[in-house]
Amino acid sequence: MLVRLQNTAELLERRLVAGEIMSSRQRDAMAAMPIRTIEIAKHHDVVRELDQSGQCCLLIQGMACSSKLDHQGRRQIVAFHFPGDVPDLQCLYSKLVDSTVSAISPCKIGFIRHEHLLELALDPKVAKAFARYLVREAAVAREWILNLGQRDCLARTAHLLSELAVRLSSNGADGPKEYYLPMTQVALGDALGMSTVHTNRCIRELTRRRLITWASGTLKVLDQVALAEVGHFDNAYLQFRTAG
Amino acid sequence: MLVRLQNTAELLERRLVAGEIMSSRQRDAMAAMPIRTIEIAKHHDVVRELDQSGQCCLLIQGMACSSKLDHQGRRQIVAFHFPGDVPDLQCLYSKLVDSTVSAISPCKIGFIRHEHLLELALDPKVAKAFARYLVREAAVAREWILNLGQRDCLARTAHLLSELAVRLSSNGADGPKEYYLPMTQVALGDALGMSTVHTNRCIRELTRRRLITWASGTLKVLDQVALAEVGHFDNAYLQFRTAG
DNA sequence: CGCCTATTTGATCTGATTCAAACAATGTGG
DNA sequence: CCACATTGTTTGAATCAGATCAAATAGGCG
Repeated sequence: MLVRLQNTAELLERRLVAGEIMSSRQRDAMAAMPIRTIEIAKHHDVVRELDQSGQCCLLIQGMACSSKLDHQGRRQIVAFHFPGDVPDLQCLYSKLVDSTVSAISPCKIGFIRHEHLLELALDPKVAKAFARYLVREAAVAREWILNLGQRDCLARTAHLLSELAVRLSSNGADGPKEYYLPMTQVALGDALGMSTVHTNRCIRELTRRRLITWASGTLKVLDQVALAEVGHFDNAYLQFRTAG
Repeated sequence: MLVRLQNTAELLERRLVAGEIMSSRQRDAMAAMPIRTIEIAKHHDVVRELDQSGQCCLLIQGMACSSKLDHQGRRQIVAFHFPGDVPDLQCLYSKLVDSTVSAISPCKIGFIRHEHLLELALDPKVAKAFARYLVREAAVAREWILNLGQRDCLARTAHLLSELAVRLSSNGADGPKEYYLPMTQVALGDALGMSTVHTNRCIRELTRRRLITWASGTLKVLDQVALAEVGHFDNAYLQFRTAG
């Protein structure tokens, strides 16, 4: 299926080139990029033909993650992705593919050929926007390292949920404090580097303290401030200011 | 002190724009960039006037790290830097400064104004090289997450030492298996998310198994293969292939 | 030589893992 | 539309890896 979705271009503009004003010519070029879309079932990998095939994938619908496997087969999730994200933008610049992108919920994915993105990136403004996207991803990764390295499990859990809440609300989700988060506790544990059992106990504890509820894929943040406090969450690292 | 070092340009070309062939005109432009150099004592921060001052720092000599502080004051090191690295290249693209760069050993640092780097980056080839540098840093960060999240302390230690050994040998250091690594076990612990005491015990264990020796700032890797095995280290994520 | 910083060792304690099993929810085919 | 299968959540009990506390030892350096 090969389509030219108007709203795909909108997605790209809101997230990938966020912060740069594009000329209408560029906007047209972006809308004209051929995008092959596919649907991927829950828990399935985005088929990694792309490594060789010279495409990047744009998450159009659903929730996805990037993960790496320990040689014992233990999975570590290193990033979560929401609509508008380009989980493998890095492969535009290096053949190095070090993580696998998988669907957490049923996903709609669009493939864009590198040549089209690279042509857009001939404009230094767009190139900067791409770099800025990579920089933000890296900032999230560094905070993730801090979270895994220094915080106890309850704080770690609260921190990640705080981050997801912030990212989802900028995403224009359901309401101010209620987020559709179609992930399992197993996935949360894989992201937090914690056993599933203990992940569950931490969630239960946060629930007991009336900071959140989480059922059937919906996270309600009852007390965002208190949750952030438990997780020592400071959203500065997500704040996204354009360089002078 | 304002200098135009020939070997600074060489450093930049070998690391930052690695893999891209530069025209002699560009090479000249790079050599002509005014670079203000300073010396920084062990354990001191690279003064972060740069945040506002529109400069990136190039590590010319010594060893440095990027770290973040937990709100309780616990330090998590998120990256190590060696000569040729530009620890804060990200601030070229975003004012977001989320980590602090500190000297682990006495360092010589060069400051380069953003305008000069941005002018180089007008060439899509250079822009790509910069992006590739960010991508590689991000790949290291993701592996770091895997290390903290999934591996036990002994493996974690062995993995980091393996990574440092690989990075240092590509750096053309002393010899094939002997690396000048002027860091303390405290710093190593801060990078590994482990207590200093336990970091020491892991190093002792690696020493007991005759995989390494480490004294007075010199790491000797006695059995690189066995060390990599203990750390489940696969250097694929450091392999750095240019995208088609 | 003596101070300061770094490493090393021992003993104790605890947060988190693992194992085991029940329970709830969701989806599927007859 | 219900029975069954599958996947995900919840709880308890035992165990252990690693943290913490305390203190001795060893190196560098002024």
